[in-house]
Formats: sequence, C-alpha cells, structure tokens
Amino acid sequence: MKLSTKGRYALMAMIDIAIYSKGGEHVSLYQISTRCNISMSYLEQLFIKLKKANLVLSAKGPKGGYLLSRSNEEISVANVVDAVDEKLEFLRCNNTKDCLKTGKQCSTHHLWSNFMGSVYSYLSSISLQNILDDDFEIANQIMLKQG
Amino acid sequence: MKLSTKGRYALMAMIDIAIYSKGGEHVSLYQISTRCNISMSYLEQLFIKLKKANLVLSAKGPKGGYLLSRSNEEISVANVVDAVDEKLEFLRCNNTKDCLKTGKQCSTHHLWSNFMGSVYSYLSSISLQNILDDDFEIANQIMLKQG
DNA sequence: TAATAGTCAAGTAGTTTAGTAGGATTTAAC
DNA sequence: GTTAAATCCTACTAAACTACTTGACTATTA
Repeated sequence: MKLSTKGRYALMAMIDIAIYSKGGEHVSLYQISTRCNISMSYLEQLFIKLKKANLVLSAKGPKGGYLLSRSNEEISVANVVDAVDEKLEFLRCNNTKDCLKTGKQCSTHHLWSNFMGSVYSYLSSISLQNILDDDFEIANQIMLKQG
Repeated sequence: MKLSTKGRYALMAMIDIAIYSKGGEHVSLYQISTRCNISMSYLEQLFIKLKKANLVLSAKGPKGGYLLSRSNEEISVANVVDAVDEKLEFLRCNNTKDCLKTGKQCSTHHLWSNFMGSVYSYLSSISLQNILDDDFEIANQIMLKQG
C-alpha cells in the first residue's frame, strides 16, 4: 500500500508555506524547492492542482509566490492529498459493486469500502495546524485501539 | 493512495478457501480462479508468497490444492496483505528519518508514521472470520469517530 | 500411466511515477 | 520601460511497476 510522492510532497510544501508566510509574505516555489529538497518544476505541477482546488492563492512577479487560501486549521490532510493525488483506490470494481463481473459484489468489497471510509475520516480530522503542533490526539482517538 | 491487486486478490482467494474447504477438502487454484475471476498463473505467484508466509498448506496431485494453515480467526487482513504486498509505504525516508537528506526529519514524518501505525492496527484487527461475518465493529471502534 | 495439481523461471505489454525541458506570461522594482 | 523574478503551460521521457502470459518441471493419486 502506498501514497505517491504527489500527496506527500504537496503536504510538505503546504506546511512550508504555513511556516514561512507568517508575515503575510508570499512563499516562492524556489524557496520551497530548496528547503524541502523537491524538484521545482515538479512542484509547479502540484501547485497548479492545489490552486485549482482553491487551497492556495498565487502572485506572479518578483516577491510573488503562494499563500494558503484559508487558515491552517481549515485545511486538512485529506484536502491536500485529494487535490493532487488520484483518490483512494482499494476496490477492484471502482464502487460499481460489480467486482466479479457477474453482477455480484465480492466477499471483500464491504471490508475495503469500510476501510476507505475510515482512512478518509482519519485524514480529514488532521489539519495543517495539527501537524505544526505535532498533535495527533484526535486522529489517534479515531483510529487507534481504545481498550 | 492505493492497494495493489496483489493484496486484494490474495484476500479474496483466502476467503474463498475459508468458504470452500469446510469439509477439509483442498481448494485448487483452478476453482479459485474461476470463482473469483482472477488469472490462474497470477494466483500461483501469490500463493508461493502466501505459502512462504505460512498462511496456507499445499498438496500436489489430483484432489490437491490449498488449505488455510490456521483458523479463520487466527489470520488477519494484515497477515495476508503483508505476505504478498510490499509493505506500507508512506515515508520518503523509508523510516531512516533522513527525509530531507540533511540529517533532519521532515515536517510530515511524524504524521505519516502515526498514520501507518493506525492503518496497520486496523488491518490487524480484522480476521478472515470477521469478513465472513461481515462484522467490522471492532475495526470501526478503532478507526471511526466516536463523538 | 494418465491426468491433476502445485512449483518455478522468464518474459512482456501497458501504465504510472517522478521527474526534465523549454518557453510564455505577468508584475515589482529599479 | 527594462530587467529580473516569479508563475503558468505544454510536452516529453527514463525507469519502475503492474498484471499478467508462456512454458517447462515435479509430485501425487486414481
């Protein structure tokens, strides 16, 4: 099971903006690229998607760059991953429930469908601010065993 | 984010064995292949791995095939996925904590590390029997929001 | 001894990943 | 009003991976 670099890089970059735009200054991809050690033209492609998803605001020209479009608290990991990564894929049937191509859904359909929902709710519960605070209390309550 | 067919097919096949070996009879790959609509030689490769992981017992010759090596309750989804799928991959640094190649771990390391742990504990909590019973109560308690 | 079934090695078409390359456009600062 | 900084946009690509296929071999049993 994996998460592609798209999702992981995009999240690192968003955190970088959250940190370095404190004074209201735009953060350029060049800065992010050097600080996070990510190829700049690869970042460009990610930011086109982040912008389409309304997670960042851009400014061209010198002193330009990106800003978060909402507060740290209002942007979740799920928002970022969704914007650049191609959705969660755990089902053979792509949710048509025709897993076996006989009209029937397979024995594991419900399991993976349940799992996807849980993963999504975990990632939705964590905001950029939670990451900055290194605070996964809520998420852990959601996903880790209680008893 | 995705889970490859390896993990999903292997789980379907294991469930198939759990169902059709009730009388103690071995279940052949041919049977699994037709019932689950999965290529037989692809299944062969998966079962070599499942056997190495001691999840199944094999018998050659007519009336041969596979049996589960333990009870349905004693085999978890995590066991199956681990055996055939190449581990959980959510970290750039592969857990060396040298994410940025500067000796420092990145801002998202802790998040993904936490997430991996949660996913693993979710998948570990579900047995083949739980899937047969369509019972994800325990798992939902682990991963879904309480309040 | 023929049929059944697992074991094993190698190859492969197609897709995806993680980029690179090159240029066009916008704008702040001088 | 020119220059430099930055985003915006399109296209290409090497390498890896996925989901198989092919073919030969071995063990078992009816």
